[in-house]
Amino acid sequence: MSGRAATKDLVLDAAEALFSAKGVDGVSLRTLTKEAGVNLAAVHYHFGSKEEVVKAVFARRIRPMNRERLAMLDALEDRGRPEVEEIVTALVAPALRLAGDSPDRQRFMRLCARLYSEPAEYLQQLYVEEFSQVIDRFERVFRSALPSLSRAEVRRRMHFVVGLLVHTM
Amino acid sequence: MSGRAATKDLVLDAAEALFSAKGVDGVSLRTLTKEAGVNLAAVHYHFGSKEEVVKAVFARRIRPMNRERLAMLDALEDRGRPEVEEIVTALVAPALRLAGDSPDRQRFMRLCARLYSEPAEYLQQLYVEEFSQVIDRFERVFRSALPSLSRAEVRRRMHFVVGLLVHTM
DNA sequence: GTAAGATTCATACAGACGTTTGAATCATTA
DNA sequence: TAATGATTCAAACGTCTGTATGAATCTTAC
Repeated sequence: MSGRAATKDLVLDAAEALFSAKGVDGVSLRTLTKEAGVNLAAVHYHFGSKEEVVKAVFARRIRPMNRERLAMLDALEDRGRPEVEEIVTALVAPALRLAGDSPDRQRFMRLCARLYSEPAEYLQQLYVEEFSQVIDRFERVFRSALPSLSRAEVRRRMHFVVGLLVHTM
Repeated sequence: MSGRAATKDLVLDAAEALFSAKGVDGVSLRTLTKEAGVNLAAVHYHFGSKEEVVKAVFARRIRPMNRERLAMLDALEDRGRPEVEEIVTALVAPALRLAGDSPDRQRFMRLCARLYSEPAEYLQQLYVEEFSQVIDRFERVFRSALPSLSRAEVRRRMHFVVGLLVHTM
């Protein structure tokens, strides 16, 4: 049991580093597993395919960020009706924290930028899985804080904020 | 003779479009030549290798820009001792023009950004070939316009300007 | 119109790729 | 300690890749 998690993380760490440096297509599974110090077949035992490795690299960083967003929203709603500015902060702050300090996080952001500018089909399903819950929740909270706005207008403004966020990162 | 240039340009056009969209590694020569409507072997007949195609895509856009830079410098020097600001303009303006208007130029800039963030070894020789003459020339002109500065300081300031330029593009 | 050269074409090659497999090894529990 | 399941391993699979080749076709010049 202890070895499983270790091998998975060895693969993910090497994948994040190599994918950021040479691009997903520029790194073969043989290079990747050699760098990680694990057997070639370990990738398919633990992940199933190369695409799933990419997804896992992405999800490992994105999931905690979205959990933090929802937790901040929970905390706000526990204290009563949240202000719009507070909701925006709950949306933006965890993302800035993700992009923030350490060198490997900056490396990860470069990988994100690459995946963003070159969107693979197999990643779109991941986007939906990882973000749809967050988007729905924020849309609901924004609407109850801004009852005068139509659903479409709320969505438009959320897209604007997220677009700005992605661009600055 | 008419067919040669046509085939070469068909390959370069398709390469620029596909490389920008899917990355160099994401496009096979079979995909590329099918999209261009030419035979697979045409790539090696006209270019020699896939790497040479990448270089040619790059050079086709970069070369005219650098020729324009040198031409502007020539024009300046014909009218006497150029001002520093004029020299900077000769360095910057052609680059901004390259990045400028049409959609395919913006596509090309995205390709540049990708190649810049993922520097392949075989491209560095190209950078030297395409830019060294321009760099040397500008360094000379800058030094004669700023005789009080050391060579190292001139180089440092040129690097700063170019870095700023690349970043804004 | 024919010879010579330039260009295209279908096809083949060797190597790298992602993936699969089945046996070997390890860990766990009874 | 024996047995069961989880994990690792070396080896192989078929496919796709960049590259090479030689014959076929087209251009050009005499």
